[in-house]
Amino acid sequence: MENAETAFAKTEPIRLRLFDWWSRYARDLPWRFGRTTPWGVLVSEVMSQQTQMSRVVPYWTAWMKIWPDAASLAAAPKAEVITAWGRLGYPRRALRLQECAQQVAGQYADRLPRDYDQLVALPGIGDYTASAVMSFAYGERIAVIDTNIRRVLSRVFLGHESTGGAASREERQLAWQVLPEDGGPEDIGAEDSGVQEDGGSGRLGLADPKVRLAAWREPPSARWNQAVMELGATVCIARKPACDICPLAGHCRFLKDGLPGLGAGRTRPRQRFAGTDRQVRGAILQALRQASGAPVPRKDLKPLCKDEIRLDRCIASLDEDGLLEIGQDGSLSLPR
DNA sequence: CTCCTGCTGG
DNA sequence: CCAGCGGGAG
Repeated sequence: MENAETAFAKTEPIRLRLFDWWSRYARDLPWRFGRTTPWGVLVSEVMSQQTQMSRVVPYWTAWMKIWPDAASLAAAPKAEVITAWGRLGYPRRALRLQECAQQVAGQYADRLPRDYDQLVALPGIGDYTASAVMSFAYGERIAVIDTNIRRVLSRVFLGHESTGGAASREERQLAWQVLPEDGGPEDIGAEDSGVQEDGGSGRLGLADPKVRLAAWREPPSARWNQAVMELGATVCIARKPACDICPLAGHCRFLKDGLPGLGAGRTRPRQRFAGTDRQVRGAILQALRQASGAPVPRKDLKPLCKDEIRLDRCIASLDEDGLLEIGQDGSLSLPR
């Protein structure tokens, strides 16, 4: 693609501006800047799938205090895992994360693999999460592709909105094309920098407020990935990008061209939520959490959903997902 | 109404 | 490739 050809030449001034912006405005999230283990990074990524990071922070902090590593999570009762997931949403993620923990504990001696293919083979870990762990936790040079990065790169370098659906081959090519090279003499590598190794007893996920950005140095590719994503999350947002405060405003082809088709080509339309099975499923699960693991008679759930057919369908789907158990008497409870 | 660091099974 | 999956905040 001819655009990617010229894209890399434009990256240096963009990188300088973006890194400066990152050093000033990066959110001080507790799993950033070398304050947690690769496992802690993975937990943060899974929790952040389709969920705002600001909502994730308290859940992540509590979770990592209870289960600081894969082995401890692997041994936990499911009911406790589902309860600790709280109202983060998509609770199947919690069970997959525990399955993931069991595989990491059992197959990899409680050390998260530093290998994309091994990561992406784990439950609940797709291309994005595997790439994010490789980049953010291990400092490996790999293009991270999520909706934010796709939107930002497409706007800045191609001048148009990213397409809906899965990432195209061109989008992946662009992400690799503009990804900074690592390994320069001033680039502190993963080995001797703070890019963390597993097993440190002092970094079990509780953020040390004294550890600041200034003491942390990651490879340029990892910083690039995080900074592009951060820009997409806080400035270069989908509908109303804040171009007036954007550090890349002077280098953005999309802005120069007058924001053509702003908001078009977006991802697939969101599903409605009110009155859907998802809402009912959430209400059922919340009721079971509040029962503290004790069985709940089915009739007690009737107020949650007037439609009995829907209620039964949701109970059945939660059962299939392994998110609840149905007793002999038909009562419901969180699984063991 | 919109959006949000996706992943999985059909 | 598509539908389904939570919930909160703007």
